[in-house]
Amino acid sequence: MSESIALGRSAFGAFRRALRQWYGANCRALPWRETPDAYAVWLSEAMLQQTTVRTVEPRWRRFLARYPTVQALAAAPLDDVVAEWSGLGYYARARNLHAAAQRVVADFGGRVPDSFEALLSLPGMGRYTAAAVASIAFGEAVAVVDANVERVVARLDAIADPVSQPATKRRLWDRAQELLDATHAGEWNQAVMELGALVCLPRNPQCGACPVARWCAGRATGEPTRYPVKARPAPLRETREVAVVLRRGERVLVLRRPAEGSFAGMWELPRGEALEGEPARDAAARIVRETTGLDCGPRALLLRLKHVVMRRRIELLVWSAESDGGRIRRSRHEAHEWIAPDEWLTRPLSTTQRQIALFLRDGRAPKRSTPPPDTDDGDLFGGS
DNA sequence: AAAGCGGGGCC
DNA sequence: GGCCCAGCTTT
Repeated sequence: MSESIALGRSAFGAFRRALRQWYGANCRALPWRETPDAYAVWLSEAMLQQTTVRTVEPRWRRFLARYPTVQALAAAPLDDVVAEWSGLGYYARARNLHAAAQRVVADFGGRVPDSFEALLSLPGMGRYTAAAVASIAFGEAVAVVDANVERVVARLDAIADPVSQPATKRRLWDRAQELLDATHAGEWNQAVMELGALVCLPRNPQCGACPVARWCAGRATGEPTRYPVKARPAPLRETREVAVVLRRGERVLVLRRPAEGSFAGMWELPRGEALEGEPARDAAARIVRETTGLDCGPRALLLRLKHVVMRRRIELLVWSAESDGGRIRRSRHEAHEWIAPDEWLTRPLSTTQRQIALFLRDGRAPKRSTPPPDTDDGDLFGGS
């Protein structure tokens, strides 16, 4: 009776049956599970990278309505595609998707490639996404490992090594491939992910409802939440940024970022990081000078936004200012324009810049903001 | 091997 | 406020 918990080959049949049966009875009715269209499946996988199902669902419908085929996407201007992506984050996904669609049209006769290897050659297609599309849309027997699978497998085998290590990653991929039900690869991959999404939850695993709990070594330890083991994350860096609204009547100055790098091609206010101990008003003037060559006197603090990006905690202070009317000499951007907030909102822009544009148009602070302090000197940085 | 890239939901 | 999410790319 003291049989090992570890799931061995002799139990694969029962393990697969148990999970597939559970999936058949409990899977969510997600729209991309109802289409045989490889392009639609691919789009769902691209959107779902680091993004939750709830967020993706309406955006997937809207994107498909606007770009119903890979040809339509390939023919669309990149700016429109990025604008359509606005709010989803990780905008490189939109640029890669667009480039990949053009490659599909140019090199694959307009048909989404049907093999893992060919898919992997497309921009934005990593191992996960290529395997997901190959298995779900084409039935290829290749396993996926996403955050859900990682958690399920790490618990199943009670893997004690940090999952961030490449060696551990390899082990997870190998194990997932071994467990794969090759005759129903797409359904199987979704079943493992669904288990992670509905039952094998990060903080409150529902082991009592788990169809494969009897094979789970993590559960047997009594502390399934110890897995997957995460390495200690690096501390957050505190940064202060300023952005400046330069007005000309109803219009404001926006600058277009270069086509390469972060926030590529997006339209933003002059902005930048404040130096250590530098008063915000001085930083605002300096950044306007550095980005546009204009001298200005920042007058008032309009808005204060806070957000956390990866390892940085950013406080963004938005100032209004009058320009000296001089000629603009850009140094970090590839275009500039004086436009109304309404027009700005139709361009590619980040959520933070969108919040500023909405504030300028509506005069209301977005949810994520805190009221500007009533200091009139703008030295918010505790310099004194 | 590690960092960079967004944003929203949830506890 | 911290943690997490159907990852990929670059250094």
